[in-house]
Amino acid sequence: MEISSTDESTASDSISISPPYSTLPVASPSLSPPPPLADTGVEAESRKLPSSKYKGVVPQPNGRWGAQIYEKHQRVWLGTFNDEDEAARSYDVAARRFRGRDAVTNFKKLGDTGESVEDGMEVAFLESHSKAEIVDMLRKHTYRYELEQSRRSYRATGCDGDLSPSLVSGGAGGRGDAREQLFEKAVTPSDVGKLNRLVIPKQHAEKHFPLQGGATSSSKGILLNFEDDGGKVWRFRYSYWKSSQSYVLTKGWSRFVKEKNLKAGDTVCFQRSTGQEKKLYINFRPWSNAVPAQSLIRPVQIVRLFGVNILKIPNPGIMAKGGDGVAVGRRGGWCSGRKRMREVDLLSFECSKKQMVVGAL
DNA sequence: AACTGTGTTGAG
DNA sequence: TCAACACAGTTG
Repeated sequence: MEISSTDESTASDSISISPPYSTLPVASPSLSPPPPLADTGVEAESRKLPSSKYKGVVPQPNGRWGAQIYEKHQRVWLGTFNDEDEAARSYDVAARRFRGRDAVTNFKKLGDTGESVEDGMEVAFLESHSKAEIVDMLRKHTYRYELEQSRRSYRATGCDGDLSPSLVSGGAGGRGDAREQLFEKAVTPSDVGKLNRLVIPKQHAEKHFPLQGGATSSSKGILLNFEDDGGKVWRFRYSYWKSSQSYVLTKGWSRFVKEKNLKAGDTVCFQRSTGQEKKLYINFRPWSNAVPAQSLIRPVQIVRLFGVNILKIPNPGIMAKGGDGVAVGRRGGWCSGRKRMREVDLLSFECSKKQMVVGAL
């Protein structure tokens, strides 16, 4: 795996498929904090952020770079990036999608040199997704990955046909790969709470998502891409937290919880394609969809607190899962109310703190 | 505490 | 349209 200095999304270009899954090391903390500043310069001036040489790229206080494009008198934020170049490339992608093939960009135009097949595919890819979808990919840093996926499915489906069928991913496109179930987890209140992380049961984590020594100790972890049934790609930071001795999905997780309106008691399922690619998949099923037979058992959670096992039994009742995105006030009975929920979160947090002290690794 | 990205403004 | 700047709101 070669990831040199490259940024996340660029690196995804090279993430060829080496089992058990494709991973990307999390960008190193090589960010240059606020400009050190001229030893000689004027103090006041030294606080100014360095402007970018690229169009659509703006500096961030922490040394990173933001990308933005304007449309209809409004700014559309494209995300923040470690590399100025990556931000510039993201702007370019947005510019092409928003303003067409001839949009002014920072780097070369697509199809400039004899309309390469690759470029043609990217144009088709852009056209087959809405502006919002493209922006979403850019903000999540999954654009390169998704573009590459569509290329794969295109090749797999046979290059004779036209681009559209396989490129119009969204639906069941070329996503018929055989998958194997890795594991499932009924999410806890803290998994969908303000901790913004999902704890992966250790056994499953070590079996399916082994971390290399470096990543484990550095706690920086790696980036994993998962696809859901809608073909949407989710990128999560996956790492090991020494303090709680647990494996977790962090960055990106809260976004998933929010969009899926995930609630405590729902079950998230992890799968992996069995082919060469080893793509990862993530989906979930609402608590209310639990299979009757199992439902009697599954939701019971055992929380170990200070050496004592505490049983938690969710209240199966009224779980009007707001079909849409509307955040239904309360659902399911892990707790009787919001406040209660918070307490549970705090408790589980306390647990980990305790472990840290006692576990004294 | 750190970071993101929005609000706002003025230049081009 | 665009970037500079400040900082509120969000995430870690």
